[in-house]
Amino acid sequence: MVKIATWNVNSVRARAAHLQQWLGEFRPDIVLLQELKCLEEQFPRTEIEDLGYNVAILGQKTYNGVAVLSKSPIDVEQRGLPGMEDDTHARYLEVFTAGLRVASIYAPNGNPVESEKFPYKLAFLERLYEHAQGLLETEDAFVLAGDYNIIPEPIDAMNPAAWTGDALYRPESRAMYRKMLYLGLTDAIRAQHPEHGVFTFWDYQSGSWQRDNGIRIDHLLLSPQAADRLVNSGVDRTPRGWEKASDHTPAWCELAD
DNA sequence: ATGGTTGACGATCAA
Repeated sequence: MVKIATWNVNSVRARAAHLQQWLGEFRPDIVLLQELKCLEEQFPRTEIEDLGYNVAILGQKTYNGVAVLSKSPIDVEQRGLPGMEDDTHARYLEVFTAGLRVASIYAPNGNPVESEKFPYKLAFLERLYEHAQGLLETEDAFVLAGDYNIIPEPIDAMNPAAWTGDALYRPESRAMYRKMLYLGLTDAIRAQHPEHGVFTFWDYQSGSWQRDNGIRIDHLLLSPQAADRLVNSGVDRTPRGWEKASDHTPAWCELAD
């Protein structure tokens, strides 16, 4: 069994203690991190390696940044999305580890939608879609997971009406997510939790966590060969309740060997 | 109701 988790930590340096505690308690085999907000040399590598993880990092000063932690050796396959070589944002890291192809993804937020940020978001998602198409031809088991910054359906928000017009809930964003699913990818959380109220993000403002005013924007998309092995998935709300928490909490799935 | 919070950075931007 391999346990894979994704977590937007909102600064890995500010969250290093939380990350260490959570790794020790949850014991995932593979972890995909987003929003490191630091350069590779600023990443708390030793602390993570001491817990038995190999580390691959795509860092960036102040913004973005993604990483993969794995108990198995890691081969880096892609730094950045193919076809977006001019993009300076650190948003995509694809590796091969534990017999799986795995990518840590931090899709653009896209707000405000009237700005250039929204077409940038859609362009990133289109490139991700095209890359996933190519990966499917290999018939390998793979997992494309991270902060997609997309609320797929009304049941993925406590108050969907409040998100009308937001880049996370715009029809164009949701259509891109559906395109990924129509390719044949499986939403590991949704596949096992069809109910309302499975959230991964609660805003820092307005007591969103205390009121459970959350949204589901962190996703694990599985290739057919990985989905065939899916035995369990969920969201671990525990770290979101800790003092000085990230605004996201980990989502995870387990694949049979 | 246009509030409210956090992180990195440097006197503001991104989320």
